[in-house]
Formats: sequence, C-alpha cells, structure tokens
Amino acid sequence: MERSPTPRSVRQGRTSEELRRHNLSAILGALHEGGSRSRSELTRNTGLNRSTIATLVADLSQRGMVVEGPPKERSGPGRPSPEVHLSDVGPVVLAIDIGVDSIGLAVVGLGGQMRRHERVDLAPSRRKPEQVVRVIAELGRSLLPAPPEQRLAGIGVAVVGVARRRDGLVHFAPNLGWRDEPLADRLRAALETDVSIQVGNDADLGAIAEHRHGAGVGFANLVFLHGEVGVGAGVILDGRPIRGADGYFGEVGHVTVNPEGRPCQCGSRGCLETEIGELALLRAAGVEPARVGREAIDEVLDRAAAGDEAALRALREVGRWLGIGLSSIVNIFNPDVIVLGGFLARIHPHVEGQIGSTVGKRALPASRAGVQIVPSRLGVDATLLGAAELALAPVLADPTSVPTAVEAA
Amino acid sequence: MERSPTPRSVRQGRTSEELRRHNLSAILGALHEGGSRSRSELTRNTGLNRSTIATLVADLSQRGMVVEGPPKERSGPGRPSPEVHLSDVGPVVLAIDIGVDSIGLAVVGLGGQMRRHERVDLAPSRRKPEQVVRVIAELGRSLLPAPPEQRLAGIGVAVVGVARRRDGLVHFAPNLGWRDEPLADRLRAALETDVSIQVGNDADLGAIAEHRHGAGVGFANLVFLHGEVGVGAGVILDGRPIRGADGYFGEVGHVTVNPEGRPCQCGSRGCLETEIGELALLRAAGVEPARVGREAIDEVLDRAAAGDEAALRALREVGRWLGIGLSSIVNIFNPDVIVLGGFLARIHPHVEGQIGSTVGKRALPASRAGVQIVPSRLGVDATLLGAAELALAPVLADPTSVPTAVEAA
DNA sequence: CCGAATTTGTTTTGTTGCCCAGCAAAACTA
DNA sequence: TAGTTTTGCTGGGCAACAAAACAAATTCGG
Repeated sequence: MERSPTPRSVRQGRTSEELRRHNLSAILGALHEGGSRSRSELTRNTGLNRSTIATLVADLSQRGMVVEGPPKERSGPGRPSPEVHLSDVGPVVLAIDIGVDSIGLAVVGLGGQMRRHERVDLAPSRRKPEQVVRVIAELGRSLLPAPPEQRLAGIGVAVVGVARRRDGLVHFAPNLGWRDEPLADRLRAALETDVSIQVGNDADLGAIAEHRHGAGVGFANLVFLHGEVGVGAGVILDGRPIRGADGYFGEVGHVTVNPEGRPCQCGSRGCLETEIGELALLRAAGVEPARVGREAIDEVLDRAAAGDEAALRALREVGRWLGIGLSSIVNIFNPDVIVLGGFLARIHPHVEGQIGSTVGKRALPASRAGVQIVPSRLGVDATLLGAAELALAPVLADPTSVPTAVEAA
Repeated sequence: MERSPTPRSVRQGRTSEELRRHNLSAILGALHEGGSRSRSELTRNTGLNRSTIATLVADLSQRGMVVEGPPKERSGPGRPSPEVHLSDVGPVVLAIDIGVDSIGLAVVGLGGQMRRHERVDLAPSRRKPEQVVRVIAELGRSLLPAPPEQRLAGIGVAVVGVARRRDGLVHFAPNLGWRDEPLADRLRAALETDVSIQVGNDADLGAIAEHRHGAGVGFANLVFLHGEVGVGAGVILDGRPIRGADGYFGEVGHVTVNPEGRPCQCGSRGCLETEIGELALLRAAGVEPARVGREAIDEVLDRAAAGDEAALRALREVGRWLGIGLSSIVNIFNPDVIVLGGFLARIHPHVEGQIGSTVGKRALPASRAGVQIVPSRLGVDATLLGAAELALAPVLADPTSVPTAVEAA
C-alpha cells in the first residue's frame, strides 16, 4: 500500500524562482483553459503589473509556447493591446484512449487543440495487452512527425480500468480482461521513447477534459458519469480532480441501487453498473447482449425513434435507475454539474425528462436545486482529451521545463 | 443559489509580498500542526535557506506569535539550534460548539491550545436561538479577558445543522428546530464585537480538528463520521476540507442502508441516521427514546458490560448497520482513515469486531485494504477545536494580518 | 480633419525577498 | 585541547515584481 502518514507536517517554502514559475504557469494555464486574450486582459486577470506581464509573455514567446498577434477589432478607446495566442508549433503530447471496443490516438497541443487524430475498432479477440500495444505503436509512429519538428512533451493514456498513477500499472480492467498489466512499461518499449508516460482511469480523465474544455467549463464541482459496458465516475471538487487514497475515489459504479437487481460481476447485486450499463439496455430492449457496441445501441435508439414499444420501455427502465443513481450522486457530492459521458450521453435526450423527475423526488432539495445534468460536449473524445491533459499537466505547471528557442539551438 | 460559473478562467498571479506571506504561513502552519521544532528543522522542512528562516522567525517573533527558547538537549554534534515555540500570549480565538444537548465555549490559541474552557447542558426547552445566544454571550464575556491583554482574532462556531459559510446563516438545523437563523448576526450583536464570526457544520469542523490535532494527523484523506441524534460526515481529501457546491458535500446521513427500515424525518426510509443514531440504539435496547442524552447511552453501555442480553443485541444491531454504512463510505471516498466521533466513538469498543467483518465482506477489496477505522481522539472537544480552526484559518493563511508589537504600540 | 482623452506598451528605476559565502559560535569527539 | 560538525550571523548579490515617466495607438467630439 502506498499510504504515507507524515508524522510531522511538511510545508513547502517558496523561492523567487518558484514565484516566476507560478506566474508563467498562471498565464499559460489561463490561455489553455480560457483561450486567447489580450495582454491587458491578462493584466486584469492575474492582478500583476503590466510591465511584469510584458516580460512573462516575452519569456513564453521565446520558449515557443505563445505568439502575439494583432489586437482585437473595435475594443474601445486607448491603445489596442496585442492578442496573445497559444503557439501552434508549441510542445505537443500523444494522447491514447484504450476503450472497450476502440482505441483512439491523437497528437494534442496546448489549449487542447487536436492536431492529428485516429480511432480504430478493437475486436474482442484482440484485447490482449501485447496486441493492443502493437496497434498503438503502429498508429503512434504514423501520427508523430520526426522529433525536431514537434516537441513531444509526454504521453497520456486513458484506460477503462483502475490504474496506478505512479508507474502506470493497470491494476484491474475487467472489461479488457487485464490484471496487473505494466502498461506504461510496455508502451515505453514499443514506442521506443523516453518521455514520461502517464496512465489514468478513463472516467477520471473524462471529467478533467469536460471541466477544462467541455460541458463543465466554469463549474468548480463536477461529476462526470461515464457509461459504456461498465460505469465509472470522475469527480472534480473546488476545481481539482479528486483521486482518493489509492485512486479509487468515486467508484459509484458499484453502489447498490436495486437490492433485488441482477447479480453483478463484482459479487454484489443490483449495482448501478448492472442496471444502467449498455448490457442492461440491450437486454431490456430484446437485443442480443453479445452484439454490444455502437451499432447495437444505435439500433435501439432508431427503434425507439420509430415508436417501437420494447425499445421505449427499455429506455424508460434504464432512465429510472439512472435517475436513482444520479440522486445518490447529487446527495453525496453536491456538485454544480453532472456530465453524462459515453453511451449515457447518447441516450440523454430520451431519458432527460425521467431523470429530472426522479432526481426531483429523491434528491435532497437543497442539493438538487442548483445542479445541472447535461450530456458530454466532447463525446467520444472526452477521455482522449483527458489523457492529453494528464500529459500536459507538467508543462502547464512548469513552463520553464520546456527549453527556450535559444537553449534548444 | 450561489453558483458562479466563471466564463473566463481567472488565475491569480503572485507578487513578492505574497511570497513572504506564503513563507510566514508555511512556518506558522508547521508549528500549528506539528508542534515546536528547531530553526534548523524548519530549514529542512521548508527547503528555504537558513538566513531566510532567521528573518522569517524574527518577523513572527516581532508579531508576538512565536518565541525562541533553549535548544533541545543532546541533539548531536554542531552548534545547537534554538527551539521555536508558538507564543502563549499570541492571538486567540473564541470557539463555540452548539450541540443538541450542550453548548461548549473555549478560548483557543495557535496550536489548538485550549486556554479556558466551559461546557453547559442545554435543556430541550431552551433551544430557541435567542436563548442559546444569550447563554453564549454570558459565558463568552466571562471567558474573554479585556481586549488589550489577549488579541481576539476571530470567532468560530460549530452547529448541528447546515450553515452558509459566507454570512453565517443557519439554513436548517432539524435537531435544534432552527430554520434560516442569522446566527452570526445574532452573536455579533449579543457579544458586541466586530471581529469576524465564522459558522460551520459540526461534522465538517470535527473532521478538520481530528485531521490537524487528533486521530487523523498525517493522513491526507479522512472521513469523520459524527453520530449523535443525527449523523453527519466531514471529509478531507488531499489534506483539504471539502464542502461541495453549496456546502452539502458528504451528506451520508441520508444514504439508504436498509430499504425496509424505519421512516426517516427526511421523508425517505432506512437512512443511515435512522439505523445508527442514538435513538436507534435506545429503541433497540428497550430504553425510553425520550430520555436521549449522555446518561441514557451510558446506561445501555453499562448494561451491556454487565452482560444484559437486550443491550448486547441492540449494540450488535447498530454495529451491523454501521458496518454497512462504513462500507459505502469506503467504496465512495476511498479514505486513508475513518474517524468515528460523538456517540459512535463511545460504542466503538463494542462494535469494533463487527464493523471489521462487515466492511471486510462488503467493501471493494482494493479500497478496504488500506483503510483504518478508529475512534475520535478529541472526544466531545473535536467540534469545538474544529470551530477554533475555522476562526484561526485567516491568521494562519496570512500572519501579517496580525499587527507587530511595534505597530500595536 | 484635428486635438483631447484614454488606454496600453516600453523603458528605467526602485523595492522586496531569498540565496550565498565567509566567519564566528557552540556543541560533540577523541 | 584540538579537530570536526553544525548552525547563527552578516553583508553582498541576484531575481522578480512594481512604479513612474514617456511614447504610441486608438476613440471621441467638434
């Protein structure tokens, strides 16, 4: 176990060097999360003096991370302030999303810009770690240009399972059939790289992506409920992703919602995952569960749109349990917003009304009053972008770790 | 609703002045949480240069917050380093704990030292806000010496109910029969003071106290489960207290544990509070629930110690539901430690075994493996000390807000 | 079309805060 | 008692942000 009770409190002091790092990071982070803005806006945002902003922006510009462009049109009286943009030749990361039925890869720059992008289906027979890693290595080589052209700052991986952040070991991924896989090590060998490889849970990373670039922008407290075959949740509190002592915080997929429900693979019965996962919908709609995947879900939705009674009944059933599960989430986490991801985003239009009424009845009035329940805005790319955020985090936290143009030459 | 989605991300820049504040705060915070230590230890803890530590300690000393004493005996070779202690004539706060059947007051200094301390019973007939505030004002005046002698830096209040941090309005306190009480305003008027008055929920504040000074010292992820008539939880994640969008985070008292259980005052049935609260124990043991309070619980525990079958059965029953509730807490929050407070701390020895076996069966193996479940170490004073922490927070965050001896003169 | 008002970039000059080096002091060791 | 180790103390230096003064670029009013 990686528990570390510190007997004496250790508080870090800060030097002026760290002060500079913090301020560079503040500027870069503002641009990353909120997009381009003028130098004068940066001055107002950060509260720093305009001469300081000038030197900081010049520093970031020298490092090839931002560029200054012409000012916005018609901005009022006074001398116009140049617009600061994230450079599109800045450092990039490779983002990888290992899902149950597909693998996604993308080259992502600061600001969450996807430069290049690829997704391939993953047949159930090809889910062995060796095979998955081989596919990733091939795709990765074709996506990534030669080193000097683009500066690769790191690699981030989202995986449907529980991963150990420290060393990228995938502890347990039931839907892939993995157990204790040293994923980061395998990828490092296959991609022949020495950059840092960070691995995280797909729901945790989806939460980060929706919070920074998607449906949850501007909300401090967010729960991202990601449903495919399994159900996981990622939680952001006070703007910070929460992981718990071992990284299992927010494991709501196995909260009991239906004490008389079906047995779950976790050993219990009537877990949220069992009642609202893809399999539950297919089963209730009378579709062969073995056909699980995008097309099977599409079929149910099409049939419901055409008025098919069985499909409509199945959606109502899933909507009911989803509402109950969401009520618990509202009661426990008191979020500003809940973002539904994966296949839950796709059924959202069909179950919206039912969710609203169930939460209205079951959740504590005080907590439910302010919460919004919305579908993902990033769709299938949410987890991919989250993986990119994971890899970009060190660059954002310390922009000085990227060499300046002068240093690189 | 107090939701504030910020359309554009605002990141604070830092000036060198704030750097100094941060470093002063780091030193004071280390002493506050971890106790006295030598200057050389502070140097190692903070990573700052020893000349910097010298000026910082001198600064805090001038402000009357720390004093330097003789070095520790036999510390090894080299010039001995003077020990830095928190001053016992430094700023103090008034801590107030409004419980269901008693009111506690204390004058608390840095480090959580209780200087003076008083607790009085609160008869059910005297729970009206006006009466409570009158009692507090009387006790407060007798406890607090005249202003110049002790510097009163703030007032912190713990209350059994939901409070709004911003203005100290008690939204809802069912066990006191309060609703929308402007508690902070009433206290400000009654105590005739203009210092800041902060109000918080008792479980949230108990969590902070146990984390900094009690059974949870050194653990980054802690859940404090506080049970009396009602049941509430306070949660610390990554060392930071969590409150949620409106302050209702971790409302586990109304999580359903027994779908066939008794109706709860919240409208649902079989809530955790209904199954493990004081009333549940008394009822199960055949004691008149109306007698609820310290003596009634003592009676049940005494009878159990004497081998009384009904009392033992009642404790087993409560232990079972407590185990189920704790399993959910382990699954959802994945904490390092769960601290049982209030009457749950007192029954802990009797239900320890049962809790262990229930959690062993019901919680996810990965999360339950590392968690410790322990009784409160601060006892009835946990919430009182938590209230003190609330009031001390501004001083710890910015020691320069306290005037220096020179400035005061 | 021109000048006043406004706002921001730029440059120079503080001011603050931390680090470093060298020396002195105070312990332990043998 | 001399050597070693560790720490406090002092003065000098560096890095980072702020403030002030001036220049530049725009809007607005006539």
